[in-house]
Amino acid sequence: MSAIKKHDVFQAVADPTRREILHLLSNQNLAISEITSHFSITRTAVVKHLTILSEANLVSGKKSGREKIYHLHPEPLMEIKNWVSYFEQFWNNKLSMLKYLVENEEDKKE
Amino acid sequence: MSAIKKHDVFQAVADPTRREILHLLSNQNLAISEITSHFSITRTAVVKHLTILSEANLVSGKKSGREKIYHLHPEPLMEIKNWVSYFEQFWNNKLSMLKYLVENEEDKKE
DNA sequence: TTGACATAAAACCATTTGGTGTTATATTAT
DNA sequence: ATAATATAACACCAAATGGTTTTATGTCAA
Repeated sequence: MSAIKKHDVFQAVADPTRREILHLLSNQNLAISEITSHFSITRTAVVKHLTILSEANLVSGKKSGREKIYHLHPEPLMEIKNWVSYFEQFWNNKLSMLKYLVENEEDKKE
Repeated sequence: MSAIKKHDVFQAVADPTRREILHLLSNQNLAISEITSHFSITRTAVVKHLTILSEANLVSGKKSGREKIYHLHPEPLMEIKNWVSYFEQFWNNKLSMLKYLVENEEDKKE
């Protein structure tokens, strides 16, 4: 159980092409060729991106005749949302600029 | 102007060590050696991570005597937050399971 | 059944990544 | 002055990344 995940969601989303693929799949399920037609890279390259997205459980493909239809599973993105939300306190309150200045004073002392 | 950014914020945050560095710096400003003491990697490796984080404008270092103190700039994380928030619609409403099932039916037909 | 289409699998390649070790330079404390 | 500390600047390395081309294999439509 609990297989070693080779690609986590942060890494999966680090590549702009993969982010665009996720966006495409948010509108409709698409076959590999249909996804490829949106980019200037080869189908093989697209398949590799899809494999990485699959390993992060962000998409899954289902064979349908001679096509393989991919669809989105956005749930793992929650991990990113939660991670980022921790840092919101540092820009979300009015005291952040004061905090910044105080910290800089500390820098000068040490 | 508008220099070519070698590392964007998505890529900067893709590495677990770099995420941990950001977390450390959210508590207090730290010198390179202090950051290094939290990990089992060499200082040289930590410096490379800090360089990548700097290029993404997530941290900046300020020389103070013989030390270089790094501090956090969480603002660029907003880009990630905004990107992820688009996908919230797909898990945030009660209809997502129905939507999922309908899409699967469509897969069977095509 | 035969050609066109869609995917799969494999070998290959250049660059980046995440790390190492070594050497040099600047600063601090004794 | 000198030793210890903190960083900087290199050169180096194995593995991963993001891409390619080539060669199959399965499926559909005429």
